Amino acid sequence: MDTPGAHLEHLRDYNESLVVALARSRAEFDRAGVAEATGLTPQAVSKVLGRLVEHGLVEVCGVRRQGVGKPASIYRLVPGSRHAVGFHVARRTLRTVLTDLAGTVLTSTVTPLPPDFTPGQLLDAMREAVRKAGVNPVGAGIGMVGPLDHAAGIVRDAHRLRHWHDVPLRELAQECLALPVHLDKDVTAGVTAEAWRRGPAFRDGALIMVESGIGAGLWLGGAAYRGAHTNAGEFGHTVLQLDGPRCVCGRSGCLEILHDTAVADGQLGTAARVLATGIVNLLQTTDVNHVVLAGADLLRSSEVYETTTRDAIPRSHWLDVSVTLADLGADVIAAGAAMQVLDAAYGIPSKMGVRSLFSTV
Amino acid sequence: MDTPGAHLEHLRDYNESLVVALARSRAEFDRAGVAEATGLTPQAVSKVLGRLVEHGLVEVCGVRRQGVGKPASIYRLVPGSRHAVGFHVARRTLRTVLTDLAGTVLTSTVTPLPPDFTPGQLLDAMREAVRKAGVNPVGAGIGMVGPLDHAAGIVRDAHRLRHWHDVPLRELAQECLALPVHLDKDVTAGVTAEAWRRGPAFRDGALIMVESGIGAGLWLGGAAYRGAHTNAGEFGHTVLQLDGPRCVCGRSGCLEILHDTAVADGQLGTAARVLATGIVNLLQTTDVNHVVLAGADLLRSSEVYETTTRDAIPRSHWLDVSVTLADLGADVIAAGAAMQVLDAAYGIPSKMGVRSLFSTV
DNA sequence: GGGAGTTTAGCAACGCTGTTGCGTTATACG
DNA sequence: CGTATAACGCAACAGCGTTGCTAAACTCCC
Repeated sequence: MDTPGAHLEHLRDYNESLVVALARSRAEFDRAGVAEATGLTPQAVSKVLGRLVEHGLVEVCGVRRQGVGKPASIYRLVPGSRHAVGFHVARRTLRTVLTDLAGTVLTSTVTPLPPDFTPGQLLDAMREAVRKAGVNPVGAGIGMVGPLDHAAGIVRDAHRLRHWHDVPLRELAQECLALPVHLDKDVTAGVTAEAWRRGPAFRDGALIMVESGIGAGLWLGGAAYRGAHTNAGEFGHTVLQLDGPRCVCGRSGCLEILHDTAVADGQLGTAARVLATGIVNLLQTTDVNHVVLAGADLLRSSEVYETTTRDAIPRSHWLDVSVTLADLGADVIAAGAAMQVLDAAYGIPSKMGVRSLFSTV
Repeated sequence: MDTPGAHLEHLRDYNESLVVALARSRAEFDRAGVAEATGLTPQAVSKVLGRLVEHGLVEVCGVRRQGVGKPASIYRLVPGSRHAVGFHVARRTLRTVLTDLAGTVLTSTVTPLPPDFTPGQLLDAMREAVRKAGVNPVGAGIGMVGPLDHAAGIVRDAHRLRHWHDVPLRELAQECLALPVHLDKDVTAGVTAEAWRRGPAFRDGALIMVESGIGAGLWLGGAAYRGAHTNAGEFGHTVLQLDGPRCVCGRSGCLEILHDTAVADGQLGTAARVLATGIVNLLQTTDVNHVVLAGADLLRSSEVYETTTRDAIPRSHWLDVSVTLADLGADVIAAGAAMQVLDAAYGIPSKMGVRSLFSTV
């Protein structure tokens, strides 16, 4: 099947996802509000809400008296009705996060991983972590350093891990955990978390991550963007200085080598300016209007990076870019991985392209 | 209405668009082929085809005897059933292209524009060009240098044109021509043309344009990508040399100034290497797997640019990038603008996100 | 206190979508 | 000429959102 045709059930799923997304973004809501926000008739919304209540995703939580007339029923999401597990696989640790349907982090644990751990060792740690969570999640998401193939679920060559060449991790984990599994680059999972937190206004954004390497997670047109080989966002290896020092990637004058050299020399201002130049290059290329700064190495000196970046971005009456710090802390990757699972099951992006149904080309 | 709900008619439109897209990519097709490609039942395909035949978009063109059994009806697109007009607004000329439903360029004309032409003068030229075309097109597309706002249809500050600040060109043209009008950056229109020509395999690509400025049109995830302010693809103004010469954009060491300086010095090899480095940077950021080289200044020395670019791109067993020359010639922008109009009316992207109905996140 | 007015909810019928069942049609083959 | 085969297409169907209308619940006001 090349391009899938649409059936009635997809229409239903789409509208249900729409309402779940709305429920997630509002503490409480009523039938009329959903009808107005979606363009569906109140009666159609009743049917959708009826199905969601039946499945336990949504519940009635009261009535609203707004003066004259019959009071409207008020609904709200039931966050505890569904759970998802998110993993952040780092070089020496496995971070496991359990989130509810709203994307709230319920528990967060860190398990040490053996040096140069094997796929088998990782899977054991994951199984144990899921067991400890004590609930039956709808799926598990894995955020990991690349390169990897998101669509195929294969880890290509995890940076600085010897046993990880062309490992079909998604399939292995799916079997081991008996759950649907999503595999993605850490930065992409991270930007997903940020996008969830910000809501629909966050249509085009980049999460800049400085933490043993420099990369970006891209959220373009309202969805995670990974590129043809799940390799988008490798802007740490873009050249900023044609005759610069040799980088590990083989080229010269990459952002990463320039930045790290400056940091090693104690010139934090220079490092921040280099990164800021790279970010402006990224903006010139992708024209995102949200930049989120993240990563342990960056957040350690967040103020310098934030102000330097802000100052470097050109502005005009029609160009506005927000620069903020990621505020989900160390959980951001794992939490984002869990949200990707929820998106796949209950999110709009999974059911229908994010450039949505009626957007003009 | 925040996020639109889905109704039955959208489902119908989506499936019809799907079949039209299929018809465009195959010279001839039958019911069974469409059913297999879309996952719809043959009976459903019959209904869709019946509607398309009724509207004249598709016709029966014979039968296929494949041995025993009743022969299958063979269908084909009726290219002449719909037309679209595409404009390429350059600094001194207006190029007008008339295409049919298949995207084939039927006529192409060039009208001189007065120096420093005004919006009124451009509109007059457009109206005259549409009149000469002699058909009733479904709409008109305009490809123009930025910056501009695609969504609002406003030209922000057309580069080197004095009378073009915050001009609501789409609205003006819509009134003047009595047609639906699309306004877009020239490079984005160009990459649309290339994507149409290549078909669905062209999911992630960039059209690199060197012609009085250096820019890229981006096609990401199967759709044109413009960014938050229709400003994506300005990679001519990304920094490649931190301490390089001052560029018109205010920064130092931009790709464009480095490239143009090398060209002015007669060092074409250096210029090509600079551009190639910029392209590799773009690949690191966006991970597209198709690079299309275009623009008068580039195509004049296409071989140097093409081989230099190919050599600069790193490869591995899982990374493959095609580098080709745009072969639509000078019509590429205007033709792409026309195709955007057709996409809006009969294309899948307009009806449903391109990351289609069932793609996983 | 009770009727009028207002707002929300929801049943029932409807139109339209793709689907299913099955008879019809057109061909090849023996 | 009868049979098997393959595609077609009418008719009935299930499921979607919509429409029409009635019921319910509340406030307001006489």
